[in-house]
Amino acid sequence: MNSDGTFSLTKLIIHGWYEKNKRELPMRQAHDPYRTWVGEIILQQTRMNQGLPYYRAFLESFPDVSTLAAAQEDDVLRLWQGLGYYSRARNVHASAIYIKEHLDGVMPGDYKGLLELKGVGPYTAAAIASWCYKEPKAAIDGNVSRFIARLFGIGLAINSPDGERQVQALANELLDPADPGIHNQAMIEFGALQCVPVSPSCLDCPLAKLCEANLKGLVGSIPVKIKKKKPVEKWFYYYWIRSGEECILIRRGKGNIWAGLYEFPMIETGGPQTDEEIVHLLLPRILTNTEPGLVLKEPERESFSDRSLGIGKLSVPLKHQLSHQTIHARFLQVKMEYLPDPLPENWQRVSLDQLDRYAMPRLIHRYLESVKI
DNA sequence: AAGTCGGGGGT
DNA sequence: ACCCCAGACTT
Repeated sequence: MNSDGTFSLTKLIIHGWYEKNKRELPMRQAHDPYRTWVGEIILQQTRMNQGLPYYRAFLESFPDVSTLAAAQEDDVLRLWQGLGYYSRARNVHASAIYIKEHLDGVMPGDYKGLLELKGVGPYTAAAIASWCYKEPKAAIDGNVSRFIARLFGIGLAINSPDGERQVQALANELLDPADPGIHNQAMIEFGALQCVPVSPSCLDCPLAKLCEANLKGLVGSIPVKIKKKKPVEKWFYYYWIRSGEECILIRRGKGNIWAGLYEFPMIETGGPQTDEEIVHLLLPRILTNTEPGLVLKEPERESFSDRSLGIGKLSVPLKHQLSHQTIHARFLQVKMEYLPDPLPENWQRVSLDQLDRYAMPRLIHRYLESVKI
């Protein structure tokens, strides 16, 4: 395998490549731990182009730890809307409160302290500590592990514990203690721009003669990864219950997808339902609140189910593809003469022109766009 | 070690 | 249709 000399040479080449090819990114303009933290959280499992607008908007609204700590979770989630992995937003907010209450409002000053923050794992702690404090920690993300796997011809799956250990060991050896911050940025940038997942242009790669995968013709088969199982299918039926200029929203609870986001009352079924079932079987269950956890008292149930209804348009099925589930959703508009008072548990009355103040899953958002309210 | 958690872009 | 992305957390 590679000698020490090869490590130094590789390092030299990468750094030279970086200075010549690096992108101008806002997160590289300062070494402020708060801004770096926010940037790294937003970019977890997220491409630069997708994350950048969110990064700017987030810092605009919450320029420092104290403004973030003082915010409402709903407002943090609203800024996160459409970005996915919403636990990131809840965690960064909770951590800001933790920093304010327990750390005097000052960001942790080293890798170990950063790891204590919710949502900050080994990669993110290393990225912040190396960039802001010049702490010698190798930041290993998807780009870096792919790059290292190819450079050293790692045959183990890089998402297996053994493979991870091997990548970690090599990344540690490669790390430049003189400026770990720049080094990590260079490694990540190289993986993101040059050593791309599919069809990298090895012909113009400065490391072509050192890269095991390239020399052995294995670039197409390295990195090896354990594949994930296929997404499960789900069927969601949503009821957009409206009265005048108002409608009903429900805030999703923790422990589920889209926790903390808002949606319409809904029923999940084990398979596709007919139009007949959607209107005459599921809708009464929604309106009489016979879903578990949403039980009305008898008098309320009576008056509620008696209400005169106007059944509106039933949407075509909308397919919402996620990495781990395929959701088939349909929406039924339901117009009521007036909304129940008091509202059932969890139901919230929201006026239509206020809908955009609530963070919603892309699925709901897309539906609302399609009916153009 | 395997599941869960989103959404978008590239091929 | 499949893969991957500046991953972390839970079981």
